[in-house]
Amino acid sequence: MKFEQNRAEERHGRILDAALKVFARKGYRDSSVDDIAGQSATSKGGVYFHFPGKQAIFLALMDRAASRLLDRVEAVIAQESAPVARAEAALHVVLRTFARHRALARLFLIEAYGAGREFHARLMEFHELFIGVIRRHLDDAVAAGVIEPVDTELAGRIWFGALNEIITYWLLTGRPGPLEDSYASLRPLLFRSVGADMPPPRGAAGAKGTP
Amino acid sequence: MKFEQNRAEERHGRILDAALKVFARKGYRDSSVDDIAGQSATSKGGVYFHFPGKQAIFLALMDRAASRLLDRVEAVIAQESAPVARAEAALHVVLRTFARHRALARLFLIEAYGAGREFHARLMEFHELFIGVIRRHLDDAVAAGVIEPVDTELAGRIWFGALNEIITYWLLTGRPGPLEDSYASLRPLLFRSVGADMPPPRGAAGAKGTP
DNA sequence: CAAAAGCGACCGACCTGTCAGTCGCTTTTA
DNA sequence: TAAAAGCGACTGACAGGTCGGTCGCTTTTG
Repeated sequence: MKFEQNRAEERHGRILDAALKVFARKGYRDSSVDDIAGQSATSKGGVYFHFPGKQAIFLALMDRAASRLLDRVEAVIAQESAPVARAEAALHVVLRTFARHRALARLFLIEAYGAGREFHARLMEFHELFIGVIRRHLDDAVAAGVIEPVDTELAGRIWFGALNEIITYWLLTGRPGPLEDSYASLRPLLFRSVGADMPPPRGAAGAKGTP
Repeated sequence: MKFEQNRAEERHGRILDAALKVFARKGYRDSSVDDIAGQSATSKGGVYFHFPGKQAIFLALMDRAASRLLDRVEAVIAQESAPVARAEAALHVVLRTFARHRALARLFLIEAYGAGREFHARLMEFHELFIGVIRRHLDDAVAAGVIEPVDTELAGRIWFGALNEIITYWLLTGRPGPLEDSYASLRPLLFRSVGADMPPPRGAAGAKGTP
């Protein structure tokens, strides 16, 4: 029984891996279930044994990818204690992960729009999820008096949107070469927007810059 | 001959209007040329007489919409003299225009991604166009010493991305009810990001707000 | 051997782009 | 000015092709 489960799970995962590759290369609409079957070294029937349809594959893929990404985010956040540093770490790991996994980035930032109306609601949920993470730590920072009391939901949305645009531009044009280079110049702009003059790279909480 | 030309132009425009409606309602991929023909009260053949194909209709639509939007932007910019006020005016008119024309917003911010790879390059050109407008006025502001010397291209991209996320969220969820309500809280965040403490609503350059 | 898993030919729905032909306005002709 | 000829604009049936999903059959598993 465990063997069966493992086997089934392994196949399930292999189909998702294949789907990610195919979707990232051809886009959702231009990918056929046959493509996915081929890429996963199975057959169309096999795919339909594990998933009820093409949409379901895409949704499952988004769910899996989002939960993995969120896990990473939570992991690096746990290593920081100051709220601002946590928000910064969350931001940084998202940028880094997408930089290392273009296919993932394509899926979330581009293909999800073209996959049809049905996915838009889900996509927005994911946006809200990440905005929520940022927001929560900004709230903490406000409570700690490290940054000014701003509309943290809006600020989170702005940060997310900024990242989104930068990564999307990078995905579609390849510029800047190493995506993470953006972060150094991005950081002061974002933090200034919430009134944190310029936090030190790590650890210690706010040092007011006003003389 | 003149009659025919007017007639042809009128038809051309009517097809574009219809296409905007249809694309906004059903998305690019789920819209058929027959849909557009029906909505524009012509026939499929008629559509193909004026445009070489579905793609071309979408591209023409983007071009027309972008140039109209840019015209509006330039118009309001011309009414301001201070660079910061101009950047602000540009931002505001884009927000306002999209708020008033959901279909247009859908086209640029959502459907363009799903319309296929061929459109991505063009879409990025449009992004760059608007980012360029913002950037230019931020450059002026830096030159005038009104804001701090920041990476204005990145700042423009951040502003654009922030707007993008806010409008997209509004498009897909309907929140906040009146989109323009966001602007009041958005403004200070964006301007603080480039080191302009908090410019007064109109005209005069930076007045320090610190008590 | 029975059930689970996998296979791939096939079906039906749909959609883009084509094309031979029609219609109505304009220009030419007498 | 009235008929004839010409032409751009338009029509809709149809060809050609794609693709999601199905189903009967085979292989694997325990």
